Amino acid sequence: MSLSLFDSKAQAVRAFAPIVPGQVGIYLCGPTVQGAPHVGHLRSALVYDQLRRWLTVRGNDVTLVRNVTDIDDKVLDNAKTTGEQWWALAYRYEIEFNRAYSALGILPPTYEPRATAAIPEMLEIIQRLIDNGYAYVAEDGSANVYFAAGKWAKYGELTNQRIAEMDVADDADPRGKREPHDFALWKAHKAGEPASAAWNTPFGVGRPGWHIECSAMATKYLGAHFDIHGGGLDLRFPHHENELAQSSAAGDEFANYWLHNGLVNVSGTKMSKSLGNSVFASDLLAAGRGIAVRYYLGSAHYRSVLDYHDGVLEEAESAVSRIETFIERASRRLAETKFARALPTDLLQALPTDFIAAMDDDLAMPAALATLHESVRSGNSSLDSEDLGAAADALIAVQAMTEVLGINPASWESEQGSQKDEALDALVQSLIAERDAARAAKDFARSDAIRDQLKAAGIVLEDAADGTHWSVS
RNA sequence: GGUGGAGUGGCUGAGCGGCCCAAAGCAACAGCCUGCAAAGCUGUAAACCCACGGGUUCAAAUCCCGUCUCCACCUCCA
Repeated sequence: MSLSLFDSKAQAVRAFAPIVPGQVGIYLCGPTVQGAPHVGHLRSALVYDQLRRWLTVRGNDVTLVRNVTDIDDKVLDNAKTTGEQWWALAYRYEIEFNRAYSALGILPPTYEPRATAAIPEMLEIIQRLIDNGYAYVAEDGSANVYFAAGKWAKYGELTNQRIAEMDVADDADPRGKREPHDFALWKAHKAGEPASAAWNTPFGVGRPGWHIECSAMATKYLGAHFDIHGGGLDLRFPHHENELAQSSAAGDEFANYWLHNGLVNVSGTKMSKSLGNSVFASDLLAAGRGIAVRYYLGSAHYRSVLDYHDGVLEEAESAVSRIETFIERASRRLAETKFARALPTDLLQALPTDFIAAMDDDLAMPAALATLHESVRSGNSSLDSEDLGAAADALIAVQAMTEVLGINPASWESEQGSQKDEALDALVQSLIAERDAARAAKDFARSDAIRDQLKAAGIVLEDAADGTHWSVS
């Protein structure tokens, strides 16, 4: 059994085989940094983080390239509105995106190139396309360069469409296009646009079109033929279709597998600026812990629509804390027994076969989570019956699974928290001791008062056979 | 007009020909445990047999046909 993935281009689940065994190159369409990150951006990044982690566990050396598109119509427009330099605005949002990714435990990509740093590579592809007749300089004398979609016979192969049957956008501006479905590879500099957003080229002064930057960056870092290209479902057309067309027409083999993650709806409807229902990363992180947000966003299958509505984060929080409680409880019980074990370096050795099978099956996350929860339940059961050997097996399995999924509580403990934790623990322990004394004296009014006092401060007590434990609720 | 996806318990969400009288989570109820809780476990209830109507098959939530509803994309979009 090995990994299978749904390839959007083939519209089928295909067995995954890297071009070079043991090495996987993934290009992921990152954000256009024109605004604040929202729940959809996070889901997309998270899905590929899960894929990347799984490929790594599976023994592959993964190179993940996720770009930042830092030059674009919207970036320029928005900068005009705020009065910033466009590059300052782009960088400001880039930082915000990275903070949000990090808050969800999304590992940094191997490299994160910016579109503006790949202009020569874009021009090189455009020149190749002009040379072989698939692109032309606008006929209105501007520096616009278009891809001649109609000339590329395979145009539409990614999304199974034919040009003749496609709608033409009402607001399409001809701007020297030969055919309405031709798209811009290079956009002429317009009066009023900052000089810093214009580059000198053989066709004239201008800036990149929307799709060319991804073709350039993908092949610059991963080569003309690489394994996986990913992105949100909304990018299939036109963005990915056009990327594929221009890269293939330029003679590159390009991506072997195309992956698309499902979008996030808000209470059943599409999230859009005009509806004003956008849920931003800051909203999510204000509403729940990063680990719970990550669990929520990663709990549905990556290709299905994920609905965001009231209560989802609370539900995720409940599920996560159940897992955390088990890990704490089991670790405590097994510590200093012969059953205490460390997680093996090769996680595959510690993962249940059902979990491995689920992950291999196009990242069947709901099935993987079902296995995780089953292990938690059986582990708790083993602890109840003092079957420590079985409990230890369950603990290792649970830790390994949470590690793969990026929800291992141990990895989420705050780095700076330890000193404060120690101080707090000392304080709480003294109250617990006082409460124990009261309980021993059957002064339950006093003992309950202490428990209530702690609860009001957000600290929950649990009386177990081996003493009282506390945690932050 | 074209392309793709979805309709499963109170909610979320799997399953995609037999192991399904349908996983898992959340919520609910009961019991055990506890001084009482919390946590945990066990159990119960919960899907007019999985949108509806036909059909194929020894066998269908799963395949086929039709109908209804919903969603996405067709040059702004993760």
